[in-house]
Amino acid sequence: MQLHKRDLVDAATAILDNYGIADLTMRRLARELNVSPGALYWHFANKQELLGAVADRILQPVADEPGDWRDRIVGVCTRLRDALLSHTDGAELVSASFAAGQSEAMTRIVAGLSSAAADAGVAAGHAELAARTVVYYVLGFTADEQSRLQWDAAGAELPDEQSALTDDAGERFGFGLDLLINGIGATETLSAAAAYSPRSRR
Amino acid sequence: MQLHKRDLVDAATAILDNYGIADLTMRRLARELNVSPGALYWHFANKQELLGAVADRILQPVADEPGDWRDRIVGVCTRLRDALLSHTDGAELVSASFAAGQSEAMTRIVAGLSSAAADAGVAAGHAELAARTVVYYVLGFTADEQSRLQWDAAGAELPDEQSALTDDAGERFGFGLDLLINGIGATETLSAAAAYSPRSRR
DNA sequence: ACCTGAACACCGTTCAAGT
DNA sequence: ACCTGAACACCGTTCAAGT
Repeated sequence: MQLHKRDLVDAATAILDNYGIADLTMRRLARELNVSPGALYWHFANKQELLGAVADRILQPVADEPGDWRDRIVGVCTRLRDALLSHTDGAELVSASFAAGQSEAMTRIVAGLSSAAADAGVAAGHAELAARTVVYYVLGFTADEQSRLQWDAAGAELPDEQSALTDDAGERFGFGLDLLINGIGATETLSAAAAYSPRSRR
Repeated sequence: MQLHKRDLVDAATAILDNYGIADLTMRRLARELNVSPGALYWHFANKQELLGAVADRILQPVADEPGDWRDRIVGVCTRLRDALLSHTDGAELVSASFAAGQSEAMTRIVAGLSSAAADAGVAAGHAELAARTVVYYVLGFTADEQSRLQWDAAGAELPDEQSALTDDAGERFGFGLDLLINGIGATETLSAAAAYSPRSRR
């Protein structure tokens, strides 16, 4: 039967979850789908584009949040971290796709965070940078956390430390996020030059 | 004549500067040194280790800074960005080595930033996280900046915009850094609000 | 329109054997 | 101690040719 983009992304996500990003190759994916490697290039121009589609699939559950700007940032970042942690090497894959500019979902997320930063009083010319700074943090923190988690899982089974470590990671994640939110909230003091009324809405 | 680690790192850095990270392969490096690929594995256990040594070479000029904690953070981050920008794909290579835990220089830099954060009043248990948050920002910002710079350089020559764009990048970099420094400076307020983390404990 | 077959131009790593 | 030669087990991408 016919191959569709969706099938490729489904199969690619399965390989990622079961074997990790190192085994997510075009040839391996083709083998899994019982097609020749060349067939994939009818549907995607190259591997980067395919990985971008996988990233977008992983990020599907990360939707815009309601509430004030603080709630929106915390909400999006929490969901983002959860989405990354629920796929093997998820943080690494999304980081790469984000850096390569191949994830529409990340563009959407940055836009959401930008509008939150704007609501916090960050000047229009700097709101996206504030948003990207938050994203760098979430991706960096989670990639680090995930590599440790996966390394531990591969080694000896820790009797009960695991849940303690997981809890700890959540608290640590929150601390860094609060640090960033405090920085964003202090922005009026920062760009004292462009002081204007704290209007919201987007 | 005999091959030494230094020779490998020198030649690898030259390939990086002249052709970029995609061309920095073990086979290409061996060819450039007129040895067989296997020879490199006498000196380095694997490619990651070699790349870590290149990262450390790039980061050599990033030394500890004097002054109060704010000056030290700004100083280290400025020198870090400069070091990354002065080698083709420098930010990408150092990011990868940092994530893989293969750069001693990055460990040193994080330690310096941690002590600055501690001086700012960040609790001992969170100082390193604050430091890593700063590093995620510098690496993310600079990788982004560098990929745009290199893309522009490959395309049409911009008559005079280049310097304007470069200046702009410096100002933008400073803004994000100030945001983080404000967040770190506001940490006393933060720890007080630590009751914020009523997670599902177990 | 969609896919195969086969090729092109590579990779990282290992390891017996040489000096 | 240090390196060669050759192999092992792969890659991403292209493209004429088939259906």
